[in-house]
Amino acid sequence: MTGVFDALAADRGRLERASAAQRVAEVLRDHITEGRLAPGTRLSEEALGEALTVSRNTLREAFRLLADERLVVHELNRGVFVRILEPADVADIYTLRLALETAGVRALHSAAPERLAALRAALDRAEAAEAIGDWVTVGTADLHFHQAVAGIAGSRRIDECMARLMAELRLAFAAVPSARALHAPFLRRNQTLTGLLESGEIDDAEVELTSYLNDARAVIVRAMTENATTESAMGEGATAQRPMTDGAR
Amino acid sequence: MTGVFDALAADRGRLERASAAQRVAEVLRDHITEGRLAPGTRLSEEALGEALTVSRNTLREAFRLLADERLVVHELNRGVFVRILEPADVADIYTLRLALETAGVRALHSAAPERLAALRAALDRAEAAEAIGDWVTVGTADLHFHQAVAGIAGSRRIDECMARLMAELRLAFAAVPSARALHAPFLRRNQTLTGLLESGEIDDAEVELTSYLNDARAVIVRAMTENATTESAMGEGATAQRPMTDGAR
DNA sequence: CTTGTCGGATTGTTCCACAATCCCCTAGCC
DNA sequence: GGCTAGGGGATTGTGGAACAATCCGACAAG
Repeated sequence: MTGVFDALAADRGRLERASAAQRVAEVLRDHITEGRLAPGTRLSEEALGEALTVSRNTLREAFRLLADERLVVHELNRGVFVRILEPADVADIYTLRLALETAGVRALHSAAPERLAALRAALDRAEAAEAIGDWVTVGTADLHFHQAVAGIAGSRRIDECMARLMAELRLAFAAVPSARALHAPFLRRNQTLTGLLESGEIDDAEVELTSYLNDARAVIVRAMTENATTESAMGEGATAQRPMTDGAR
Repeated sequence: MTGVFDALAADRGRLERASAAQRVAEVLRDHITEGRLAPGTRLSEEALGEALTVSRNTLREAFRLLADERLVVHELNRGVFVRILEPADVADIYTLRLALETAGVRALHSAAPERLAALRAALDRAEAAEAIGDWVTVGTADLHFHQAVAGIAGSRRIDECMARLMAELRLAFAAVPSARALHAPFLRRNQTLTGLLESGEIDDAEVELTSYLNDARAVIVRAMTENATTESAMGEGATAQRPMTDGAR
């Protein structure tokens, strides 16, 4: 008889109202990941607070939420800035991605069926978006696909970790001009990988995944460096903000 | 010539003054990880603010920092509570640990030498502490050892991820009565693992690591459940979900 | 025993004030 | 001329108070 209540409890999170800080963070997150707030931009407490009609305290709380997600960096007595993702960051992200997604692949045989279904679903969404040339949506679906790969492991913390990485990757995507050039080559390989997973070929899947991620990393890093040089050649020397210290702990 | 400056830059974080919120968070973190603040206790803004002589604003910011580290949980309109780690959490933590430490082992051949040295150093510290029966220090050194294992990968994000996990694990350690029973059996296996790594036997090391972590997880989960049942049998069957109202002195 | 309602207590949010800090700009020095 | 040292302005860090929103327990009514 408790089954009904358990099912409801699973949706419990949905009805918890969002605090003002969370709503503010959501707005800022959208602006950042969609490139409307350029990396390096300083987010003034006063200006933003006025624009969004929230107090500085609330705004500062929103900043901390975004700092969690690594979308902004906070420098003491200087303020918060939209994160500037450097090629080294992207390389690092892919190192962690490889570890997490590999964990997913390796857990394949003990995975819940719906985890595999999520994989195929994300893949379908990506291809539907490709068909109509909506490359931004393709990028989103691609991220969801890889989140699903890591999700095979069925670990809440792995899921959270991947979600963070994907949020960071959006920053990289926003810094690359052509979304199509970025995603098109990898759609087919997503297909390949899914096939291997659905037929249970763990070892082959792991090999494909490794080479996939290495290739993707190289593509993005190259796109970023090219883009960076052309940008700095055009002027706009947006003083590369230092890659932060994280002196928190 | 930049070598000197790079070395200095590495220590840059050390001289950045800590904000009041960071100092408050540090105090609370120590109390929590050392078990002086029992899991489930509610951290009242007013009471704590008065005790530490900081304003609610600053205290709330410290709470956010601790929530980042998963040492406390924040419930809207209810306040923050010292995190209650459940057996399922521990199991989940070990799933992620396995992924991260495996990534370290696999990167062995392309690792910087000092990463391996850190491994041996942590091991030595653990054994020195064991010799004098200081099992709390043994636990700390053990955490550092495993952080070093994952650190072989040389990824900043993997390091941060592990640091978070280790902070969470401290919560589990604090919930287990006998630190000795917890750590003693695994010191020798740390030795074994280090030997395999130092001689470059990646595959064997990975096998040993996997079995090691599975065993450790089982030990901790069992210790936690046993402890929980004896505790609830001793009175106050707080449903393990909802922490008791107060209890903060 | 369940349901509605009330009141106290705590958090969420805003607003204001002031100190601490950073950054740029200018003046002065060698 | 280039470099160093202050000065002034702007912004963040922190404290404090007030009010609204919300939760929780207790009590009353059906």
